Amino acid sequence: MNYLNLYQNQPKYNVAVDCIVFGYENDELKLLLYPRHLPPSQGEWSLMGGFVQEDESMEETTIRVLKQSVGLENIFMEQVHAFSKPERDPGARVICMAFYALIRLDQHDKDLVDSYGAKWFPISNLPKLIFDHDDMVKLALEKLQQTASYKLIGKELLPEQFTLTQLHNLYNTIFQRKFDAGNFRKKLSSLNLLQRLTIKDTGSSKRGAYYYMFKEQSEDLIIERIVKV
Amino acid sequence: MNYLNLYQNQPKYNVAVDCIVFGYENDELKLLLYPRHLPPSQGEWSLMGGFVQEDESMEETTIRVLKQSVGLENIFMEQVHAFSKPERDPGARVICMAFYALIRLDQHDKDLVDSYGAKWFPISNLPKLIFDHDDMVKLALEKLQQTASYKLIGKELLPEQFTLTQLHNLYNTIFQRKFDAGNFRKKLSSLNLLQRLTIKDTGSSKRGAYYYMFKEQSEDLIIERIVKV
DNA sequence: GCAAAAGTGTTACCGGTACACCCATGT
DNA sequence: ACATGGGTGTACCGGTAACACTTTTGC
Repeated sequence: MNYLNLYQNQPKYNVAVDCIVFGYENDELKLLLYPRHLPPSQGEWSLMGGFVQEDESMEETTIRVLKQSVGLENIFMEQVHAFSKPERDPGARVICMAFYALIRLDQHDKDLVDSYGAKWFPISNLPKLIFDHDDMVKLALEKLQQTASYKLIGKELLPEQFTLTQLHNLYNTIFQRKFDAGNFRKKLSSLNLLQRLTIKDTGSSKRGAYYYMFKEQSEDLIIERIVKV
Repeated sequence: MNYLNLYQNQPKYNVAVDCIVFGYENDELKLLLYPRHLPPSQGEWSLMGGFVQEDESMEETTIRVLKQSVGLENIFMEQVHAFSKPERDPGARVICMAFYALIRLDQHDKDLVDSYGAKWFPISNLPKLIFDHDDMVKLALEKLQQTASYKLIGKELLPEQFTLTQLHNLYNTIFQRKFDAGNFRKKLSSLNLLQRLTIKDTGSSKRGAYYYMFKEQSEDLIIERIVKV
């Protein structure tokens, strides 16, 4: 029996993903935004998105879109929330899944990003976005905080080698508050997820700060609590 | 300008929601399952679902489906995860959002549920489900635990008036472990979300246990932590 | 020597946990 | 009187927060 037309009396919709791409640079969390190249709202800032193709899951769509927009693969990403109000996109009915992604700014393909006219904005100073993209960003940031509170993120945003101060600043930025520096580094060392190197970064202090790297298993380890939310 | 056909070269899909309906009875968390009335996998157990209609968001679809299947409105529900693998439903490509919902077993329309041949199963003893519905249930339970850890749930699952022992049992059941009874009730009283009544339940003990009710504001209050996850 | 960032140490406090113990009452 | 679930009290332990203090080095 052929089931192909089983649900054919049911309505069908365009289904898309939108990517909330976070990067980190100069102690700032940044978001990658694109000038929309289609009406409606042509030219206004928006998230990069893409339609789900026949042979793709939404996750695969996101991987493809990220590859096409920042030139990277193997990106850390998570579903944020589905947006499905009938009138959310004035162009047509589009049901959209928001994904957030973490990338290393030093690795991405700058020329590719430029070719779209895309720009990195500090999350503290975002322009008005089209449609419901503001909501997507808000929820993505909350989800990122949620995740960062029980999973050590940083591997995805920091360079291969980094100082504890950089990681501390990253957490400060993500949560938009100041964690105590001493307590933060004690917590980190108790987690035993980082490997201290013998070389130091002397860029931001005279004394120099040891570089650290993530240990192998640190990848997807769930910790009870890194910081209080 | 008319944008209606703007994305017309993009593929379209059936979009559905599936409902993980939790109820609570006899110190057990239960899940409402339906015998599937369509091929493929006709007759096997499945979640209740429905296709998203032209004028509906996914949330509205879920509300409609719940109204039609258990006869209740104003149900607590949350998005769990989107499932979108191309081959997940052998009948046709269907992109599906899983929602979990909490209902009071004493309030739902039993005749309506019976008319579908649906049954309540304790979550500790579920039959094999169709497609990826097992995954949906698993993720829904994790999401429920997540939510229950920082938000007092119970209003949605327990009768209007309930004893602390009942609430304690509910949390034990949701997390499938034994919280210390004394500590649990101390935590609850410190949160100050419950109103003790003057009447007692003498059903399960000679001494009798005070009934409690949720205070007004307790609804969507976020607490730092009710129980450790 | 001094400024500035890196890194360590000290202490007080609060919340979670374990568990002992008392209470009320129907049988 | 005693068994049973309801309910309270207490003592310990570990994590967190606040903050003082030391180290290193370039200027």
